[in-house]
Amino acid sequence: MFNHMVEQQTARLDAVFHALADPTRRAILQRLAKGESSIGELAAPFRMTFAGASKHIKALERAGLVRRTVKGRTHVCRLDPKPLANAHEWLRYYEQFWSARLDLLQRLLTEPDQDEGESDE
Amino acid sequence: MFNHMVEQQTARLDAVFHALADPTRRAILQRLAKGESSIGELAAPFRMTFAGASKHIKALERAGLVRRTVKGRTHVCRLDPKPLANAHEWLRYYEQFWSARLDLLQRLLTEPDQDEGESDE
DNA sequence: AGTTTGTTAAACCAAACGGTTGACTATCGC
DNA sequence: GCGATAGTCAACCGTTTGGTTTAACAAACT
Repeated sequence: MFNHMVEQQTARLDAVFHALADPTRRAILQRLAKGESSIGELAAPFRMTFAGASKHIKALERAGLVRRTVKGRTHVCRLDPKPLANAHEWLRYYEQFWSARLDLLQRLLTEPDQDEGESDE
Repeated sequence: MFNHMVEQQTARLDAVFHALADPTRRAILQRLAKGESSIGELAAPFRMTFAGASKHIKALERAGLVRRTVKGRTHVCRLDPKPLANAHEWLRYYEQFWSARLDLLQRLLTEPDQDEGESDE
């Protein structure tokens, strides 16, 4: 129907959204957005073990959101935003449902005489 | 810094992204985007137990993405896209990194004389 | 009343998660 | 070489997840 380009990149979307579902990981991304960082620099602010941060970063790598460059003994991480564009694109479809008040319109169209007195926020 | 409005709705974002991280759940949302459905209608196409679907829908409710209206003995589910707008907004910040080639520019700005001979795809 | 229908709830399972620790490798500086 | 540093890996722990099954419940149909 409207599978636009979302066909088998399902797994990729899974990984991206899963990576994004953790506040630590989101914070790491946010930090990475300002520039490259080593794993240690990334781990430091998060009151967490080195290995713990390492796992998070691997999750981000699995989602394709972070790329790593081993330089000497330090691993330099860099944001790769492309998969975020995918996620953004997926969400963009639903924009029509919130950006307009089509929300209400749609409800009226699908349930013409259905009147439930619920408080809508 | 750029905490725009993302302050304590962290937990909400967690739930939303987590809900989105499952293909079944995304499919349910997609279906719900076309109109309301009962749990049974939602469960049917997904080769899964009723109870299984029910759990997924509860996950979506936890994320605030689905609202339920008990009507008689059937539970009618409806899309609530507002939390998606949040997620979309969060992702929107990163748009600058993929939409323009600012990606490279930003790297040059933050690491002016940092030169690593890596193949950037 | 009894039965069917739509759904939740509880108990359970295997797998995954987030996090830790301890052992290990590799690199840097001395 | 030595020791400190940066990082991984494997094992473990407790919690959550996705899924099942079975039982229960409420509403509708007879």
